[in-house]
Amino acid sequence: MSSRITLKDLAKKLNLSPSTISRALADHHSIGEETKKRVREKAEEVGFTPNSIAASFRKKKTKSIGIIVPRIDVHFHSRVISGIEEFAYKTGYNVTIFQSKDSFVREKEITKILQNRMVEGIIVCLSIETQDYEHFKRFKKLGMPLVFYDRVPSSLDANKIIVNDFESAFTATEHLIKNNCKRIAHIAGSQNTDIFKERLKGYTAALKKHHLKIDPDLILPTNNLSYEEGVICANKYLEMESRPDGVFCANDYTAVSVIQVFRKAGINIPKDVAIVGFSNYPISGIIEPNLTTVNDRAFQMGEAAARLLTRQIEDEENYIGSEIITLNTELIVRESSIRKASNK
Amino acid sequence: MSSRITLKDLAKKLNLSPSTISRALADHHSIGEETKKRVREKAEEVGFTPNSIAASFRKKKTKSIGIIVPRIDVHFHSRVISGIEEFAYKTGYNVTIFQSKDSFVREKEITKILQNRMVEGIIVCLSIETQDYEHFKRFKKLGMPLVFYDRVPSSLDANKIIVNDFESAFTATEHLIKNNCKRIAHIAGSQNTDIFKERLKGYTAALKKHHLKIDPDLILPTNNLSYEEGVICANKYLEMESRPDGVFCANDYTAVSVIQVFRKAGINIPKDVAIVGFSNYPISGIIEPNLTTVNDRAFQMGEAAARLLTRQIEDEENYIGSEIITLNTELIVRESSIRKASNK
DNA sequence: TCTTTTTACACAAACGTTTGCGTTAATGTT
DNA sequence: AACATTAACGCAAACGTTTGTGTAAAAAGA
Repeated sequence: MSSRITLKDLAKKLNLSPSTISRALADHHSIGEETKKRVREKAEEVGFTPNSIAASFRKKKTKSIGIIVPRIDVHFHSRVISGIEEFAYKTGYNVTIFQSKDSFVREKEITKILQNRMVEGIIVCLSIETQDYEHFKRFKKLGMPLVFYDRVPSSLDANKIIVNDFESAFTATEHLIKNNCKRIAHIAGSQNTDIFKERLKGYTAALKKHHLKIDPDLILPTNNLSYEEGVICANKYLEMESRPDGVFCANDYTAVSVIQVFRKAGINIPKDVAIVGFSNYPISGIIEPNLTTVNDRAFQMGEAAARLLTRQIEDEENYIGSEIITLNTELIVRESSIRKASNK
Repeated sequence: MSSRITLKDLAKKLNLSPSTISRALADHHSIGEETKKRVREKAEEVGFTPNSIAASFRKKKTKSIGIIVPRIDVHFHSRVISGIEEFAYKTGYNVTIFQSKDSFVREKEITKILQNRMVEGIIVCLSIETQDYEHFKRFKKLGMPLVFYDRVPSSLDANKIIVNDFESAFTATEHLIKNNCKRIAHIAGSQNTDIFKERLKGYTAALKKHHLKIDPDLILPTNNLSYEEGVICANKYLEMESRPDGVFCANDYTAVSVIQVFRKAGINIPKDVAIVGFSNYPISGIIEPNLTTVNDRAFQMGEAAARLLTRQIEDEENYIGSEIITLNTELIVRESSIRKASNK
């Protein structure tokens, strides 16, 4: 209720000028040690906390960054955000989050909100609907640093943090091949999204390298890689005359549903068919058999995004608007894909 | 790089005073419709976006709220945050997040950061280490609205959003009893935390009501209800001479491990022993058999917290510092607890 | 001892908005 | 026709900090 104590008030109490107080609190060299101590003590005594809005206003620095994610409660994103927050906290930034809810219009609305100096930079993972990037181009004009992660704009020259989806999918598929799989299926994500296109490419490339036939019937597309879609795909595989003996799934949810559907049908995993997922969701370590999957390094992705963003914020002169950082994944081999036959 | 266009610049271009521009953009009644249109069009043309820091500074309103959570990549919290963000977005607030990482000192540091008018109110879930609430009392003195959720300070008079843990545990346990369980075990959370104390109380109360013996050996305490701790507890139950025929677990992770350990030991679930968890984590709907659990209403909890907080921010006169809102949970009955014997 | 440098502080402007009040012209009221 | 009301806009102060510059006294150099 009562208006808080200001730097001026503190100055009056100490018979000093506001500028001295400001500098004393900032540990400026031109203020005497004795005075600094007096100021600090009095500030503590009267409970003075500087008005950071006024400071931001004056300094033209808010020390805060914005994040736009499709949804916060998707585990992948919450881990990325955690990485961002961790890095930001250490470097004195704070993070403001918005969720686009995978809506293009909401994403645009959010960018409007963020254009007014509230944040010094933005980290974004595109909504699934987004095909047009006009609303992000404005940030470039405004000189506001921008970093995309995971779902990045293919046609836009920008900072991007991605994972080597192609190679990840390649080694995941090759892992199945090495485990004696001959007919390897793939449950694919939406082909409107680059990352899922890359995973499909990596899958086919691995088959090609090892001279395995690429059977289009074994490649099943999905919209959002949901658990339910995974069940449908699994059932399709079950009905086939010659079933696959290995399945590379573009995420863990669909992999889990394949495991469950197959098991219920009396199929032994990994003996009859080996399964590999993608993303290393918590469930992958719990489901039985434990799921082989690729660690997508979500936390590191967040850190990398925050690091790149803050560097661009602080290095105004060497401002590079289009750096692409590719993170290396790691195949976590667990029970679901190890077949004694060729366990190398 | 180039300093952005300001309201004053816009005023010059239009031969109007800054005040008129400001009011025109705010759709003030004392500005002519014709003028408003001119202003809006010119603003659009030159790409003027108001400096919200300056506005916040002048109006003394930042329209933003802060959140302190233990970790944002814990699913429960990310859902709460999602609920907060959703409500905040609709009402024009934006949210800044901090994670305490369950560290008391970091929590204190964060509260220091938040004391400087950056946010107009704070929503917090206490770190597991926090026993002393002195750092939150300062907010009361400063008149800064504060709302706790889930892990709330027991000895502090404050706004709290909680779930009726006692009743939830009671009905969960009673559900087991109705399903013909006679020896019901309980895997309990840390008894330093109120919510887990309440769940234990609800469990014992249900047993008492139905005249079942309360066997202390069946009540196993844990530190953080992790999957691994669940495995340990499950093995202890296995080794008992007279095993439980029902287990009420204080969360879903431990429930899942009990299911898996028991199944591996050849025990049929739910026929031999029925299991109930708590929180309705995604895995509860996937694990086989599907886990009966209580929906903890995380998203609604976030909404309720945000609603209460914004009301207190905007109703300065009727400021109530200690409202307690209890959300009702819902028992989601699935396979893991349904025994044909007394399936009512 | 006189000048130069350093130390330690004060002055005042500035950041970009918002808002109470004042002013003019147009409209409405008797 | 004289007055009251309203409509539409301008003036100027204010929000609380930071920072370039000015200045006095103290210390150092000659």
